Amino acid sequence: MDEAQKISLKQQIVDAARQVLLSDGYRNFSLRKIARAIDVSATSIYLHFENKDDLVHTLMEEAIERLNNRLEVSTVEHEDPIAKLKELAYEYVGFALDNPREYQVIYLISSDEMSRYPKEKFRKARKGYEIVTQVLEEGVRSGLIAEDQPRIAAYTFWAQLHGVMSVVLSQRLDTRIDQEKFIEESIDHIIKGYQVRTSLKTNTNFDE
Amino acid sequence: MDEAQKISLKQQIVDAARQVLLSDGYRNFSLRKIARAIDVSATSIYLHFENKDDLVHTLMEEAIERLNNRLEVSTVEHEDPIAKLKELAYEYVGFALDNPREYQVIYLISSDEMSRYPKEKFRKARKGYEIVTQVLEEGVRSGLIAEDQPRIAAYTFWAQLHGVMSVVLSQRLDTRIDQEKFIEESIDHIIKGYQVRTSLKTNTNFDE
Amino acid sequence: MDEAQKISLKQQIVDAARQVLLSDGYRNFSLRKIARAIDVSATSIYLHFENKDDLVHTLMEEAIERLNNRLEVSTVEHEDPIAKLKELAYEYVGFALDNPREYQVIYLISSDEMSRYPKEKFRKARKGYEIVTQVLEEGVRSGLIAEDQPRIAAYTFWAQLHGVMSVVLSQRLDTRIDQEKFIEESIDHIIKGYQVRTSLKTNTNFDE
Amino acid sequence: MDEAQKISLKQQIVDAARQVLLSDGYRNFSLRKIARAIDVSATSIYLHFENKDDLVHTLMEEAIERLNNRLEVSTVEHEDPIAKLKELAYEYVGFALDNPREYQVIYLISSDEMSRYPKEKFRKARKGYEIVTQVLEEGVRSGLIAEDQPRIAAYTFWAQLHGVMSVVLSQRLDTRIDQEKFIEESIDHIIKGYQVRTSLKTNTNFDE
DNA sequence: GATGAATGAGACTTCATTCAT
DNA sequence: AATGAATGAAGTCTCATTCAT
Repeated sequence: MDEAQKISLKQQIVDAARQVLLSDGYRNFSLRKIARAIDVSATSIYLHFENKDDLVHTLMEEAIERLNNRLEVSTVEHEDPIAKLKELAYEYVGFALDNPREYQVIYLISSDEMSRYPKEKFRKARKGYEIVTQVLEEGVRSGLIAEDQPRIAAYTFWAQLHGVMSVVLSQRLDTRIDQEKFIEESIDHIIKGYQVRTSLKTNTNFDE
Repeated sequence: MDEAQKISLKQQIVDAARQVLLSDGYRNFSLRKIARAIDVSATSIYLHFENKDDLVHTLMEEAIERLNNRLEVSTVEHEDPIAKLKELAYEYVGFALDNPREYQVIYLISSDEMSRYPKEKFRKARKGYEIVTQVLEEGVRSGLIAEDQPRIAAYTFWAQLHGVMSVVLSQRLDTRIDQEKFIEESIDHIIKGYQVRTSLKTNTNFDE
Repeated sequence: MDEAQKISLKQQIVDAARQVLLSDGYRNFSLRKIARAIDVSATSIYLHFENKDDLVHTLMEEAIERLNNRLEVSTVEHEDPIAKLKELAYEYVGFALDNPREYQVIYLISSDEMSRYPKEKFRKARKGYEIVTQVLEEGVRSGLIAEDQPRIAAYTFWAQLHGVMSVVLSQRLDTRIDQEKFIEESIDHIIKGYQVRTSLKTNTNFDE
Repeated sequence: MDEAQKISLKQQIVDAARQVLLSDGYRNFSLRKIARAIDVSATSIYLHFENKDDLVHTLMEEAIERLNNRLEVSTVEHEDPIAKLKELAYEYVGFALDNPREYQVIYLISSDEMSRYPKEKFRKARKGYEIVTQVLEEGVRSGLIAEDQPRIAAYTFWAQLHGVMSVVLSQRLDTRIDQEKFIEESIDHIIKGYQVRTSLKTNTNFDE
């Protein structure tokens, strides 16, 4: 084999797969197409991946890692936990907007279209939640964030962000609503949901 | 023709399609399988639906309508807008938990696996947002909800809820976290994000 | 119905069918396409024709008649039976070259691709053979043509011409051979096959 | 794998295809039927043939080769070129009568029902013409055949024979005409068209 | 006369996967 | 490691024909 071909076939497959996924979408993502792209028989893919799902899982893992890395870097810039939280949200959103297809790969398993994502791979995925958890804990310590269970809160935070980007990327947004505005408003609401407030106004005239 | 066969083939197809989708998942959803289920030639499906996507879109439409109907009914029970909002959230969540597959149909287009959901069908889908919008507007009028753009807020509210249920249904939740608890916490945070508060505590020592 | 629509549907169908056949070929000749062309349901064609073959038979009949008409006119121009025969041949060839698709319709039944062409329709087709027969009989009377069974000879004459045009139209001719030259040579040979000759040279040295 | 299954699938397909074609006719010739016949998925056919036409072309090629082989053998029996030519004609006719369906396969492309027979396959087909050409050249050398362009003449000879058999096999012959008689007469005429004659009688009283 | 709905067959394409080599 | 052959399923399209209205 040539020097230039030192890149392992496995890596070549993953690269080609990412390429196909990003350019053609999951719908047109086929093993044969990937094989064609790197001039290898489709069968060869099975030497490195159990099946199609396994390969997709690898791409998911990659995407998750990339997102997590971006989030990790973001938190160092600020000291105010609220600012940090906001920054996290904007990084998350930024990643999704910059790499919509890759972002969507992360949530490919939302539906039942794939065999279950292997539990052990979720561990890596958890890093993102941990980053959020830490920021939330900082906020709690500073008395700025009202949260007795930061780990759960990290998940709710994450989930809400995903919901927002999911609506944006699936283009379900009402055409009369500006996308940027929507994202800003959403993040504002999400953050406010975690902030400590002196009092919440409630109308005592109403039931419940 | 039998009395029993009075149900139009189109309806039979939709019913069978829903059945297949709910029991086998989108992944194993095939026109041929549907045809087999109602003992009809696969060709016949094309007399009523342009293609697979068209049929799936119909199912989506149905699911959206069912969800919207459930939300509509829910709002009458309370007078307090905050309570109404909470009720809406719990109805949404309830629908998703009661009919996970059907709920997921609604968001099938999140990924790029389908041809775009036709714009005109979105109009029907909008009813849900309108219901939320109205409740938010009530809240604004009562001074309980701080929102200058209720329509946008309705979308953010909806998106946040979707994010929460998406995480739940895709079973991505950390095994150490109780699902019910997670949902409750999430809804609490979401609602709080819209409530008027007298003052938000901020640490003036920090930058930003 | 409008005045303009007085043309019977049957005629409209035949016209459209001919149109489709000439422009798209037999291969792409479908009842649906014909129906579409005249904005009628495909089913309606069955009100006027038993089935697809029946319609095609009608087109065949038409084409045969057109060819026969052309042959009929041609014979009046000459008095010499040999010249007449030659003229017939060139008219036949001319028709095939001018209307290749229509000509080929006549021979659609060569293979077993169609239900048998109804016997009674062959009677009309026979006119062409009769024209040839007459010319041959004239030739016999003039002592120019050696033929004791002109009717059979008419069929052999016709068959040979068909063979020639079949090779030309199916583009099976060697590219090194000029089409026009080929046709001329062929006709020459065919005609000579019928002419009276004083003596045929034979090599008495050979067997048989 | 069984000994019996050593025959390549490709060959099995061709065999089954020939079988179906010969027994059911081109009209009822379907890839699915062939697949069924050899208990193979229809898809598998596409691994060996581009499409239906490609398979049919292969059958054509085969049939042409068989015909050519039969013609090749025939010529050795005689020394007289005229006798050789006659023998060629009778072999041609014999092949068509013995294997009518297979013969017709050769001329399947006469009509426009198929994609064009690929040019490169015609080269093989040319052998038949070459055989005829050689016999004609022999005849010219012996002074028995009057032909300055034997290659063209070979094509005209071939075409005439095809015309004759085409009429016979499509059963277009007048019921009052005996088929055998018709073939004999035809061959006689065709051969005579190539023979040298001392003088052709012409009536000088006529025009042209 | 005319039509819409339905059927069953078929061509063609693409695919994930398996198996023997 | 790698591959070619094969499979079975499926989507999509087109078609001739039938049937009830």
